[in-house]
Amino acid sequence: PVDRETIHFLKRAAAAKVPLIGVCTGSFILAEAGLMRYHQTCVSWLHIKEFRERFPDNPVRADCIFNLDRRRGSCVGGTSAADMAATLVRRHISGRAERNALEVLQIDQARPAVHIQPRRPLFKDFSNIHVKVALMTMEQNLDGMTIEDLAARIGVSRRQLERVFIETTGLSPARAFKQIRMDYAKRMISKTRASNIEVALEVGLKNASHFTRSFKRVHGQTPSQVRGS
DNA sequence: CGGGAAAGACTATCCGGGCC
DNA sequence: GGCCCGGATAGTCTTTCCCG
Repeated sequence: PVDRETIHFLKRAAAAKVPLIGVCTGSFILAEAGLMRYHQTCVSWLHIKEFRERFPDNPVRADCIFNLDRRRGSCVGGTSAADMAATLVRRHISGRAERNALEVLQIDQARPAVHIQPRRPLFKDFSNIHVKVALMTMEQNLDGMTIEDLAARIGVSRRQLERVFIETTGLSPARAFKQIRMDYAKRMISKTRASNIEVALEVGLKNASHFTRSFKRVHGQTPSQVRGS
């Protein structure tokens, strides 16, 4: 719940044509204030269901990392805030100012708004907390991690994680992880001009050859066939 | 001719089933 | 919940094909 004072403040700022930016939860607050009804909001796929339930009339997307719509901006949180900020600095100050800011933040290159949000849930919402956390961790580590590491992060043994995973999802953790990575790869292939090796590295595979094989095994088509369709 | 994509062969490593 | 072993998968290297 957002207090009245905040809502009032935001409405006055909007009336005065002040640009308003929401980072993650901040986007919900802007929507709560009724300021995103005619502006597209970008939220994390983790929250898009909740956003739609709370604000059914508001246009919302979860396929990018941030969105700038006239005087309203929104991003999915985390490092996407820096990407959005970089775009704003470049747009309103200069490319040089953007580079300086990124250097201070130790960021090599800001991602564009259209960068695919690596967070679309592949599976339904499972009740088991270990499975939930495992799936989220997988999607946040697309560039690779072992099931051993994953289990350690969650605080269970590798074997125990595998058991509960198969029981809940019908898939082993490794298979689910592979599916998530190849699903992301497919979206990258169809939405960007990235080469196979670039996509392979993005999903934690070290060479294009192996990537092509894995991709075809999962999707039944090679990356170039998907791109051409 | 060069670069990228796809596939084959082989080896190393990891995962998953069985068992306790 | 942990250990062990066999099978599956990832990685490397190489070849072939296609396209500009």
